[in-house]
Amino acid sequence: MADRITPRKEDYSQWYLDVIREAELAENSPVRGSMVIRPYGYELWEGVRNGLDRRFKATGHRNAYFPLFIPMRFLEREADHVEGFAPELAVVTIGGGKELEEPLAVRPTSETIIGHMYSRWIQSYRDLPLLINQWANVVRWEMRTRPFLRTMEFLWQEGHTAHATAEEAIEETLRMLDVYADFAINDAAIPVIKGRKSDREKFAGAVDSYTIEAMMGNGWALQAGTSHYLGTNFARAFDITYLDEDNELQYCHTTSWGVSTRMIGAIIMAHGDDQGLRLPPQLAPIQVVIVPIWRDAEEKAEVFPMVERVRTALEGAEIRVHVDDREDQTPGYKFNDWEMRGVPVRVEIGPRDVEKDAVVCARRDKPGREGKEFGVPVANVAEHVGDLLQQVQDGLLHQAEAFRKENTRHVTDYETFKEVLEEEGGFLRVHWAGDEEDEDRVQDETKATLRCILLDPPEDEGRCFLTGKRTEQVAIFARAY
RNA sequence: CGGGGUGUGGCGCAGACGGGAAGCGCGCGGCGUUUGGGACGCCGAGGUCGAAGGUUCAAAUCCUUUCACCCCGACCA
Repeated sequence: MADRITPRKEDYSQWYLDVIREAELAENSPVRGSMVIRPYGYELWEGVRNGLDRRFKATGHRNAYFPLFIPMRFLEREADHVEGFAPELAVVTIGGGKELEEPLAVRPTSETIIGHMYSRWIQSYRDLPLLINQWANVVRWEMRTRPFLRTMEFLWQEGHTAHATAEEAIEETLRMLDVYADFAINDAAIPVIKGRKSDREKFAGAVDSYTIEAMMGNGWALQAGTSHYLGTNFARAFDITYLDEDNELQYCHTTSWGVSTRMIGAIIMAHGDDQGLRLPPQLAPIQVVIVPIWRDAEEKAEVFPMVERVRTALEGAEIRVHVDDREDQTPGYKFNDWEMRGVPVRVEIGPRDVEKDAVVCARRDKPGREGKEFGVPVANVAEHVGDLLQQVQDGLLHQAEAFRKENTRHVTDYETFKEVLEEEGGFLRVHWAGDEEDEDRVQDETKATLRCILLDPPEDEGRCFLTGKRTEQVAIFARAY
């Protein structure tokens, strides 16, 4: 018998690692802090990639690729940027056995090298806007790592756009934030809060950073995507200029935005339960697993024609199906195995079902036998399972929403803030008018950080829970990964 | 970088204090019985005990050095 998943309430961190291992998503690589992504985990990432790419194309973006190595002097051209990234750079100093004239940084992000190229590509306002995305790996020499959430090397997409005006660039920044939120909610079934980062938390070199924040199963926050308005900071550093209609030289306004393999971590932690993963059907590599049940050759011969009928019907409806015909495992083992991997719907087909020309369906968003349906006629199995997948997709989102609602509390004074954080955790929604030092203080004293400032202050002004100043600004504080 | 801890078959661990034939569970291979919620029996393969040096008749165990990794903190998608 395989190791069971550790009950998560007792040790969330261990639970997370167990799920990853047992669901065959990743394993440790020989390189510290890096990870090997197994095929199943990678297929999940491909689902994320497709969902995002589709949306990028629909908003007029094109994919391109830029170099892995960045000359150090590029990074040094934007003061905040180099200061922010210097501590976590991996640098190549030897090439072909010889000391390099100039060290090359392994990209921690590509604003600089893309900025360098953009300065050559952009001459006129007719070249704008320039809307490009790159799928790539990046390296950040983190002190502490954790599979999917913070690895030294990770996969991501980074969009880099250049615009004629601040208005257009800001509009793009927020548009892509909306794209991320749409993906998170509709594909990953993770409800997210859109907000602006405080100056303390924003991207190195940005004017403003925006974020989608998600709540994990232990009440902690996870930044699941970011979108930055870079103003003319990088344009000035890299001479990204254009001639406008009046033949005057102007600096471009640029943006960048990214989502990484951390999204996989978000999916695991937002939806997973004590049986393992629960994957949203939109992204699940396998949407339906068929488990045939038989005792002997005779029964097997009866069962398999029906298995094939069902498989064909489901595939005909564009459903991603897998038939688990392993001879060496019992049905019970297979049920648990696929539940651990988070497959949204399971179809069981045995002699009893053949007799009735019907199948048993089980949905992963409901626990154990609660999610089982008996006697689903084979005649309309594709339609039924299609509906079921949609229900699981909705079910996961609704459960995550309910959980977040339960664990979000509005507080108005610091004492209650500390108390709630200590006893219940979760998101704390507050009026906020503090500065960076106030943020430091809250973090020192409570370990909670300012996750974001809500984009559209939903209501009237109130008093800052910490400083007592009147403000319209509403912020979310939480412990975060 | 500070504070803890661990290195023993593929994975998880015991053995170490008090030196005396390398063990257990899972997994893996074979055969048989099983199979509708993590099956069982029998047989079997697999380890220079992280590395180097030392003490000893004898070292996984004691001593010295060293390397690696993990956890907690500061940093971060």
